[in-house]
Amino acid sequence: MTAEVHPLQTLVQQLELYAKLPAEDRQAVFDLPHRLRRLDSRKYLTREGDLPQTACILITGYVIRQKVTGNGSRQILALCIPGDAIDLPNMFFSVSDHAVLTLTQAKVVDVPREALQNLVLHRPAIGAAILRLALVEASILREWVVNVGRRDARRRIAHILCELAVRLESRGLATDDGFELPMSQEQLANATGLTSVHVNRVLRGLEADRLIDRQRRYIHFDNWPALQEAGDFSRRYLHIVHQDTLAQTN
Amino acid sequence: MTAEVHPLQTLVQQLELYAKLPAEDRQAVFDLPHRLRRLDSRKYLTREGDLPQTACILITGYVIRQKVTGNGSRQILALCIPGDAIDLPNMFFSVSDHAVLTLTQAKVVDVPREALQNLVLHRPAIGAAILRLALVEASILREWVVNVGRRDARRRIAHILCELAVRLESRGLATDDGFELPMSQEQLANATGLTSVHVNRVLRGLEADRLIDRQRRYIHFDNWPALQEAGDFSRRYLHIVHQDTLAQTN
DNA sequence: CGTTTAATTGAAAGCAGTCAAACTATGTGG
DNA sequence: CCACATAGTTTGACTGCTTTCAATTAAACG
Repeated sequence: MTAEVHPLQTLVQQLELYAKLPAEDRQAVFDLPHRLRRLDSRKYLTREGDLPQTACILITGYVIRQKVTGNGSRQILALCIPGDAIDLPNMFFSVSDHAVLTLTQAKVVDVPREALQNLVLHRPAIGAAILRLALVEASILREWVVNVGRRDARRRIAHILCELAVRLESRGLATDDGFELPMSQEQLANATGLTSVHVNRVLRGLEADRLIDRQRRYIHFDNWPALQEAGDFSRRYLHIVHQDTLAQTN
Repeated sequence: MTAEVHPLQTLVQQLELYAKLPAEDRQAVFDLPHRLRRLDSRKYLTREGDLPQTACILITGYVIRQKVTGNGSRQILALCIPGDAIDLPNMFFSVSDHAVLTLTQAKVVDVPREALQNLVLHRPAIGAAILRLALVEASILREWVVNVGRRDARRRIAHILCELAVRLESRGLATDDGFELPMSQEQLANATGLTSVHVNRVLRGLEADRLIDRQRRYIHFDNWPALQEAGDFSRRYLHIVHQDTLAQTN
């Protein structure tokens, strides 16, 4: 029988993308007390105003951050992918400023806040990795502000498709060819500040122009360079260190 | 004659808002090698793609982060106020993903990247403070995504006015009454994803409805609760710890 | 299969953008 | 002190991208 993969393996891998960890730091992560949890689709991990007592790391599946405005419209703020420390923003605050919920079925591990905090603050390599993780997330948020603030609908959609493709591809969840978009058009609309009706029209437009091709939610890239062009996309802001196979045209 | 105020005093104060620093940590900050620099208005501190060799802390004046899209439109991503570690996002990356430039005349101190990195990684209290600083900036970015993505022009402008007022007030740069807006209507437009023409119309609208009153760039709050209401504003996401005098209606 | 959720399409309305010009404030040099 | 230049604010008319509303079609799911 095969050895069990340690649930925190995904986190260690993620950290090692951002800092070289000494063996004892790796071990310290594995030694964290933890509990595996399985969640259905559309379940809240955190609500705005909550005070989460454990820090949560996403192992499989997709999770989003979102806020709801006073008049009830939703804005998706981030897509978390496997390996992401979902509660990083909460770990050092007493109250969550946004909600976190699953987009698909998901596996997560819960770790006591303090235990993880200790590692982050007392082990420089882990601290550096976590800080970089937080800074990358902020960089992505900056690009989202640009996307929603200054790009028209077509560019917005093309841009987010590029972003998701590159991020997923860097974790082996997409190929050069395309990827399974883990959200509905409604959710895509909530991420881009548009309506689902218009998202639909734009997607069909991109399809008509042969930039993409869709079967169900699978997005196939018919013309990756043209899609990046159409989305005003450059991967610099993602700060992805390792090489991968999607064309490095930017 | 009065004792000189140490240029890094502002940074220490800022850090102490987010974590209690032991005396030797405070001293370690003061002992950082540093150089004071004066900048005119509209000068670049960092350009997108730059590799900044020093980390820069804002002492007086205002500075913004911005990005420019492929078709030339600007998006302001953040307003930095005195005490902010401007280069925090850059300190752990090799290439800057956005530009940083002065909005007004400003004084900054430059500190060698590595010296500051060492403090952050090897002194837990400083590490915690810096991490919280980064997380607050991310939280503000999330609210900006919501603002630009899901609020109409009037709410957007009202919201950003509230945000700036509260943030400035927490540093003693605004009063209950109002504050000096450190940017033109054009820049306000670039921060909110609008055009300067429309920003003007909205400002006049807010004035006509007696929510604010303006003389030049000074914004006076005629009706602070109503302005917060109009801007769908709650201060929670700012994670400001200390009490202050602006009504705590949220 | 019926039910629910998501995707698609059309027509009409509206918020914000664009273009263009006038106005105001401030500063500068003669 | 005035003439002029510059930068920012204000206003109007028109355009257009995106939303809204409403209905239809397609896919997923007991």
